[in-house]
Amino acid sequence: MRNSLPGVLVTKTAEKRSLQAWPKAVPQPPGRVKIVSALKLLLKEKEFTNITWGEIAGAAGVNEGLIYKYFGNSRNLLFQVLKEYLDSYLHGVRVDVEAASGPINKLRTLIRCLIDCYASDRVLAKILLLEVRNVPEYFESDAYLLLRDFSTWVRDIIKEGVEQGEIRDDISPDYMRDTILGSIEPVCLRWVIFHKKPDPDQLAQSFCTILLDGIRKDLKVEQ
Amino acid sequence: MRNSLPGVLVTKTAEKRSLQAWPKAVPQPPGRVKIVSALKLLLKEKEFTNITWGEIAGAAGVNEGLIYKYFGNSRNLLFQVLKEYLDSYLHGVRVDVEAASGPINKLRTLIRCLIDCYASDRVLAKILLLEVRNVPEYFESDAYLLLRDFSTWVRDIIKEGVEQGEIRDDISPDYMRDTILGSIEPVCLRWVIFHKKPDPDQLAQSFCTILLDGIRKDLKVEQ
Amino acid sequence: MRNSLPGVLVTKTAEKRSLQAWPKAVPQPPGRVKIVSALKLLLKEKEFTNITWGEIAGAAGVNEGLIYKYFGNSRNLLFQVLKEYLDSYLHGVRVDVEAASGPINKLRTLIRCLIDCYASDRVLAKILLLEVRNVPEYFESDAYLLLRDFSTWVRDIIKEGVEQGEIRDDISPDYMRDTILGSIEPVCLRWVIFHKKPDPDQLAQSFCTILLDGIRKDLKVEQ
Amino acid sequence: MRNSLPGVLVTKTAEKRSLQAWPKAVPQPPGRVKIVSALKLLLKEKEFTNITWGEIAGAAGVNEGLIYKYFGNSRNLLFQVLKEYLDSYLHGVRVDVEAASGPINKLRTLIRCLIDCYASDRVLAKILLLEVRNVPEYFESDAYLLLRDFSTWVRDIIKEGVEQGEIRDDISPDYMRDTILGSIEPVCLRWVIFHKKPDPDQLAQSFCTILLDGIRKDLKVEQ
DNA sequence: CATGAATGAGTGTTCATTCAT
DNA sequence: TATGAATGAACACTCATTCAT
Repeated sequence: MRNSLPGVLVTKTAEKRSLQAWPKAVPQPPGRVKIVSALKLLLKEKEFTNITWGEIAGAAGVNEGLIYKYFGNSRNLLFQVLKEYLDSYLHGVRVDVEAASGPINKLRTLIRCLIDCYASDRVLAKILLLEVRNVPEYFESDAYLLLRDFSTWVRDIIKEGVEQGEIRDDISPDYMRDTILGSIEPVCLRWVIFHKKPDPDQLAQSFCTILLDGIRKDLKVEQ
Repeated sequence: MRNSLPGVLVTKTAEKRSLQAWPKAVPQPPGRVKIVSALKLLLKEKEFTNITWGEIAGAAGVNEGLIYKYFGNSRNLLFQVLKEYLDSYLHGVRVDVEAASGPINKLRTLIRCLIDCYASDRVLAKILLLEVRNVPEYFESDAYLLLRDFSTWVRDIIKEGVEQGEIRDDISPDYMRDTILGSIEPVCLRWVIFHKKPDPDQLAQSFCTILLDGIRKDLKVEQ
Repeated sequence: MRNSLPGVLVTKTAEKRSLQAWPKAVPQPPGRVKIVSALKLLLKEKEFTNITWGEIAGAAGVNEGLIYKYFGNSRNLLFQVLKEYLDSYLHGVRVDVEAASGPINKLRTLIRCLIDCYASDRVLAKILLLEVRNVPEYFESDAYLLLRDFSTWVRDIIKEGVEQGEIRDDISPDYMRDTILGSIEPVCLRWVIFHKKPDPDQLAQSFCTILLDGIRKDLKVEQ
Repeated sequence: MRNSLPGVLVTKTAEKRSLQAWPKAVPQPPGRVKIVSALKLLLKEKEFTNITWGEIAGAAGVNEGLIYKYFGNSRNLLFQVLKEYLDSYLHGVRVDVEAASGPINKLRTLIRCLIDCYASDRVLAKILLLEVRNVPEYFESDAYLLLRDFSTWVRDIIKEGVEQGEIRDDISPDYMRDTILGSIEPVCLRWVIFHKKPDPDQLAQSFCTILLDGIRKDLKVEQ
């Protein structure tokens, strides 16, 4: 796995990652960059709900009004930060997954990558699993769109597996995708909430076994 | 599914309650009862975060100060409501599950019951999956304790299955429990968020197949 | 003419005025009364737009939040003040006008009373002619309703005059009413704006002559 | 009615302008022109009070700072727009009125023209009757001067009528002028506020009758 | 047991204004 | 001549909380 960014300098690395298709460098105004970085920092210590514009502005060394200027309201700011995180992580996941051979292995890699993502960045997990979900506007945000695309892409991997005969065809790929992606969330959520972090290796292993092979004992790989 | 409890007078332990209706147990002061009912009502229409003490008091036909008197802060009130919901639902689930024969069938029933619970009461799902999770105090509340007990009880069912040879023994029962319980949540969360509700029958069927038998095609029940 | 109130103690006098139909005394909470009085006072010195909640609260010796509690937003407060003014003035006008004999004399009295109202209370004039008109919500306020009723009542006087043969029947009573009521406004507005106050007697005289007899020289009262 | 002026390049005096188009007179900097036009546009949709510099700048495709550079504060900008409107309308009115024969006919034409002006341009009416009046600085603006001159000119027409024996001499021409000009305003104001527009012909007719002949029935033109 | 009245402290937001380039 | 960036100061509004009755 790559994508282990400092969490603050995301934009720079984003440039590096996308060697091709680098349209114009989008020269973000310094104030805006400072604001986003400041929020990322603060999120490591506090709940988003308890962070005030004053704190953000203070941490960024910037005027409060500037937040409004660039983001309009505090939620947009959060969505923007989330988007930057996703931009940087999801691309890495895609690359890694596609490097695997065959749908089942791809899913195995996917599970592993997702767990790593959540494990490597508590802030991302917190935003994604805790902060944005009860905000209706989130589901119209760019960040959410990114995730929808990602989710579709996962479903297509499963479809591929069904067509190639590796994955069962008696259940809708959508349901399988939902179960796989969904089962990881609550477990990672618990890390976030209780500030614990179990061994990702072992966890990934368990997930893969259960989801790919089921929990029943008397099942065996044919051959 | 049964679980038809008074809904308001549910402070005693599940055991005692289940014996019989017990009409006049703890004579909750009428104001307190009105407040709890009012919040339940309001939760059907609004997000908890956007509900003010004033609204609750208004809906309950009660003075604002009274909420403060009984619950100290608004979160305690929410936890109380949640506890009442859980009290009424979880007991029903336990009874249904224990009626099934054999661990695998118990899990099947469990999955089915949970989906039914979420599906039958949007408010419960909303509170549980959306509102309380980012509130640290929740994890010290009675409601959370109830869920911990429930969760332990599920793990014991799995353990039983392992001992009886029905369930695989190469994965920790805790992980299996987490995967099963966890995978249901995000899917139900989506109902709540997008105001949709897919067919519980089909969904339960899919979940059972995936979680019990895995998604790989070339797996077969031995024998 | 009566209705020359201190401008602050309106509610008390209102009680006195309406000897009959005094339903329940409506015991306004003291804080609310203080707020309204404070605004009335401030309006003598400043434009409403430039008055902040802080100033009002300060002048009333009351907390800012209380304004919100009672009036919801600052405009409602203004409308409420206006309503109290109108309540106290319009009733007096009606009584005086109805005491006159015959429609033409009633109109004469009306014109005279209106000019007196505007002249005797700069604050009323300011609110009515300057502050509320560009606020769309005003036209749904109670204060506006009061004026509509008044306006209808004036039209009925004119109608009466038409029926009795005192007033011409070749022009719609509505138009006549609008011209009469309307022509007074801009002149009084000028008093407000330029802090001048010409002789009400002479002004009333001119208005009556023009509006009742026209400006053409070669017109004569028949007989 | 004519008055079809460029609408943007109208800074010179009415006299000079009317001679011919005069294409390049004062070469207004393009940014300034764009700003003024943008505000005119915005005023068609929003209340001036609710228009921000940001919106104006946005609509003009210009930087916010530029407005500040040219107009210092937003009110000056409004006054400038108003002046341009008045420049273009008032001249037309003067020409039309002076073409009429005899003072009474001139007044008749005046009333008709004013109603037409208000009716044909909601924005002008809005600014004049709603937006500028509660702004003290307005009464020192060029726009206000223009109106003062116009008002004086109307009074002179009336004076002329008095001297020629067409208009009564027992009321001050100033009062008559005020009543005539003033009575039109509130009626037109109502169009603006309620987005209605009654028939100008009928309205003008009513106004003329009332103001010139009075509302009393038993008045007759002598002779 | 319940209420009416009042408070205090904070928050997001607004926007005119400035200035270096 | 025009712009991008940033600022400062205020302001309306919110609401949990308190307390005398």
